Amino acid sequence: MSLQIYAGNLSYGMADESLKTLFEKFGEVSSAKIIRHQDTGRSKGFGFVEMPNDEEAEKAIQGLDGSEVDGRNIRVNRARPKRNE
DNA sequence: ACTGAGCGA
Repeated sequence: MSLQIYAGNLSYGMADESLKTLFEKFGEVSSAKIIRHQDTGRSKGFGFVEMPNDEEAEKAIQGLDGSEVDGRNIRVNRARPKRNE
C-alpha cells in the first residue's frame, strides 16, 4: 500500500511540509513528518515520509539520499517498521 | 538546547 521512508541528517529547521515537498518531486506523497521531542517540540533532525507508489519511492530514495538540503546532505532510506506493520 | 548521531507510538 505504501512505502515508508526514513529521512535523516535533516536541518533542525526543516518542516513537515518541506520534507513532503522534497519527495513530491519524485512522486506522490501521502504523508511526511518530522520527528520532534515531546517536551521542547523541536526537531530531532530526522523524519519519515510515506509514498504509495513503490517505484516512485525508490526513485525518491535514490534521488534524495545524499542530496543537499538546507546546506546538509540528507540521508534517505527505507524506514524500518516502527512497531508493527 | 544553543546541537549533529539518530529509524517514529
